[in-house]
Amino acid sequence: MRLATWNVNSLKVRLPQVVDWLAAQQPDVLCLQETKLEDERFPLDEIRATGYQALYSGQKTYNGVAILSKTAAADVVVEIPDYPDAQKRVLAASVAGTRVICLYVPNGQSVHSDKFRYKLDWLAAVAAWLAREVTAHGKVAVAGDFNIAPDERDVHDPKAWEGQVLCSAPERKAFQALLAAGLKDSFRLFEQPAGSFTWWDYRMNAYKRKMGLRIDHILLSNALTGACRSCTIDVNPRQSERPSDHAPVIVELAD
DNA sequence: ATGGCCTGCAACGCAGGA
Repeated sequence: MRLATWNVNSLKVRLPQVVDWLAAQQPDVLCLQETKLEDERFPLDEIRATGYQALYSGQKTYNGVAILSKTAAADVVVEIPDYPDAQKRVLAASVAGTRVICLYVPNGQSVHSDKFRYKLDWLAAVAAWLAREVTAHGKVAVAGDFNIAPDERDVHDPKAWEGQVLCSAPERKAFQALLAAGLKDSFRLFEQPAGSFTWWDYRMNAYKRKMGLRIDHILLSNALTGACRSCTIDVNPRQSERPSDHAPVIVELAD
């Protein structure tokens, strides 16, 4: 199974790129974040025409997640259990024997903001949920935009980012708490090039200057890590015309 | 030293992203 995640920063704008990418990469599952579309406006016909089924949970203007899959998805969940939240940030479904959980973690804005408190509360609720999902399903893949750079290797300039949102100690602790649910960061199962990032600011020519962060991740439960053959970042879409500011991440899982 | 870009909504600027 090839499973991927991509924050597209508006599926309306990025639909042609998503269609091209599906055709080229042929993932079995693609988790999307920041679709920014109400469900009535989801481009279902266009996605189906590429040979994929789609689950989606969206809202106007902000947030929004989707899971595209070649085969049918079952047992769909669109909320963190017992955590009421109007923001559409989670989507879970079982595909080909694997529990796939798509996450769009809150950005947090700055470490002193109310949004930062929301981010940490939200992550605590997700950690408890993931632990239950791992126990219930065994084979679990959690893919998405985590808005956390787990350690210094994931930051182009650790000194400049020290203590800042996306890199702060409480966020990194929250990321470790997600792993403590019984998950591993698939990217770090392998030797990786230095300067591997998944997000680059639109400003300051950040992509060309390699000023990035690795904040998009695919976590795998222990039942899946042994089958994981690779985890890679596809920077090609980030180099295209009118790109998303995030690059897709892909894992290969042996059958 | 500062802010620098992109998207959506709906207005001719703002909120939000990261």
